[in-house]
Order: sequence, then C-alpha cells, then structure tokens
Amino acid sequence: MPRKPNFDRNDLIERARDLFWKRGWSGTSLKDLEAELQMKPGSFYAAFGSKDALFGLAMQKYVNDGLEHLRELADTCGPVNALKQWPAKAIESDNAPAKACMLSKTLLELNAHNHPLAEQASLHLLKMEEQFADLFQQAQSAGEIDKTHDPLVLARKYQSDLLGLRVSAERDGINAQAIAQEIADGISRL
Amino acid sequence: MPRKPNFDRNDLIERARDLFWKRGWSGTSLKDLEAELQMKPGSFYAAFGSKDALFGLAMQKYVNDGLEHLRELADTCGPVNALKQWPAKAIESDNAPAKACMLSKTLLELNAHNHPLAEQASLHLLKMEEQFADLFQQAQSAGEIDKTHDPLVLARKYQSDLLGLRVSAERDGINAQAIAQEIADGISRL
DNA sequence: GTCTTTCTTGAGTGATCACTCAAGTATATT
DNA sequence: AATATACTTGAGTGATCACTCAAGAAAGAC
Repeated sequence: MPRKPNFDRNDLIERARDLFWKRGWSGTSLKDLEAELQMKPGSFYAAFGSKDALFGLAMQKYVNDGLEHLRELADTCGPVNALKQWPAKAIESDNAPAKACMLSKTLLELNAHNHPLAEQASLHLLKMEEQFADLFQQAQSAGEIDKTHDPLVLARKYQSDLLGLRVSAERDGINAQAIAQEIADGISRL
Repeated sequence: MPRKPNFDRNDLIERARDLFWKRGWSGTSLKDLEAELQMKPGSFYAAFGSKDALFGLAMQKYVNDGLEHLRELADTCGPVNALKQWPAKAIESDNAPAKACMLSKTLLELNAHNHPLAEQASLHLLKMEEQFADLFQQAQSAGEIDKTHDPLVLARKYQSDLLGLRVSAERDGINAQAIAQEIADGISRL
C-alpha cells in the first residue's frame, strides 16, 4: 500500500554531513540543506525530524566512517604504520569538506551553550581516542612500542596532536604535511 | 560642548571579547551584547559600527594581550622557559571564557564562508607564530636549543600542538595539564 | 479501476536576526 | 541661562531563522 520515498537516505545523510562538516551547525541553514538535498521542508521534517537530528546522524556517520577506515588501515599495514599514516591521510584530500575534524568543530561551536550535539561530539571523540589507545596497545603487544608507556596517555597526546594538525591545515600558507610527518616521527621515537 | 560617553570603551571591548571568545561569532547575538555591555542598539552602533567591527576589535585585543603576556613571560624567565610554561598557562585559568584559542575558533567557524574575520584570525595566528619563532631563535642563539632546527618549523609544530591542546582542554574528563607537560618535555628534547 | 497509505509540495508560522533612526537627554562652552 | 553638540533611548525595519500543515500526487493491495 505505501508509497516509497524517492531518495536514498544514506546518501542524503552523507551529503548533509559534508555540508555540516564544512559550514558548521549555525553556518548551515535549512535553505542550504533543502538546496543540497533537493528536499522541500515537509519532506525534510518527515524524514529527519529536525536539523539537530540530522546533524546527529551526520556526526554518527562521520565517526563510524572514521573508525572503519582506521581499522582497515591497521588491518592492512599494522597498528604502528596506521598510526603513523593517519595524520597525513586526515588532511590529504583536496575535495574533503574541510581539513579540520567535524567533531572538534562541533565541540568548539556548541560547547558554550551546553548543546546536546556538543556532548555527542565529545563522546565520539572519546570513541576515537579508545581506538587510538587500542592500536597503541596492539603495537606494544607486538613489541613495536615500549611497554612502559600508558596507551591511554599516548592516545590522548596523539589525538591532541591530530586535532592541532587539522586546525593548522585549515590555514593558508601552512605546510600541514610537514607537521603530519613530525607526528609520525614522534611515534617512531616511542 | 560635547557630551562624553558614559562608558569605558576599552572595558566594553574586553567584555565583548570574552563573550565572543566563549560563544563564538554566530553564537553571540546583539541581544547578548546589549545585555553584557549594558548598551541600547543605538549606542552600540554609534560606538562600534557593527557586530563584525566589534568582533574585529575584540580579536585584536585578544592577540595583543597574548603577545604581551608571552613577551613578559620571556623577559622574566627566558625564551625556553616561556615556551615551556606557555601551554600550561593557556589552559590553567578556570574563569577564562574558554580553553580553546579564540583565533582558532573564529577560523573554524567562519573560514568556509570566506568571512573577513576568518582572514583576520589567520593573520593573527601568523603573528603569534612569528613570536614563537622569535623565541625559538633566541633560545638557539643562547645555545639552549640545537641550531640545526629551523625556528619557523619549530614554531609551526609548537603552535599546532598548542591549538590541539586547547581543543582537548575543552573536553570533559581530559587531563589537559598532562598534555601541556608533554609539550614542555618535547621542547626539552630539542 | 479503486482504495488506502505514504510521500511531496510550498506557502505560511511566529521568533529572532542585525541594524536604523527620530526623539529625548545630558554636558561643555559661552 | 542659553545654545550647541554629542550621547542615549527603544520602538521598529526587512530579512532570515527553524519549522508546520493542509492539500495534492504517487504507488502497492485488492
């Protein structure tokens, strides 16, 4: 009996993610979304409920994709090489919506207002941190990194370096790949 | 003949800076500013011209104060110690408007729209970078840091680390002072 | 074909946005 | 005290915000 929606929900969420990632939460209006997703307001609200709800789905996809890519990278070239290559990969794509991390952008934009999406971003950052810690741990078990280090401490510094790199990569005239290389070198010295 | 304004312009700019710093550009409405500065719209626009103009003045003050504090720190304890202590100092204050850097917040928020304030933020970051490079250079001249390093490269990595630290410090449950310590330790190893 | 159910349409909602301006008020000079 | 010159006030501007909803269109079930 029912009529099927004539859109691919997953595709819409990806396009919304790119728009939100690039322009931020308040920098993306519903008109922008309607234009990008080719949806009228009624369809939009029937499908997603609210701008915030779609932003949440977009962040979810952002972090899921990130975790998956990192896992794939670790599966193919090992935990240490994955950690070394990840910073360069995070800023290499020229057609990515932004160099900076969507989670950090969201956190910085909405944290002061205690917006629920800022809390979500924070939790997602924690998930990323856990995966970093997991890779450091694996590297230690494989004897590739000194075991006296606390994997969680390593992960936090690593993530901090990564966030800084990706903010720096937003600037003009900065050789961000050189900074990425230094982060990789830092891992070699552990 | 004229009537004097009954406010301290410098004080207003400082209060505006704190509000903008904490809440960001689009997160701060004119109503917010009117409430914080105790000004009616007419007075506000007579005094500052526009929201953007005041934001520009606020950023200017932010960076001027930062440069001055850093110079003072270097004058009292030398370039290397200043560079080592700066990260911890940047995130220590509990009553600061935010942990994150106002310049990076502005850049991330407004860069995608090519907003003039994003360009201003970028230029201010460059000024900070130059002062960092200057301190590294002084440290090398004093024989405290190996001279084979390029001071500008050191400054860029240092600033990147600092920006990452200050994003991390916005998160709950992160021991940011530990990260600050690691940045300081990194300088010792140069 | 007919019915039922869902999706799509787009004008319209009140709220808030940055900002304006004419009228009123206070002060320094004369 | 009179006058000139600001500064202050606050209602009001059009634009845009996220969002709503009644009406129309499309597709599977019968």
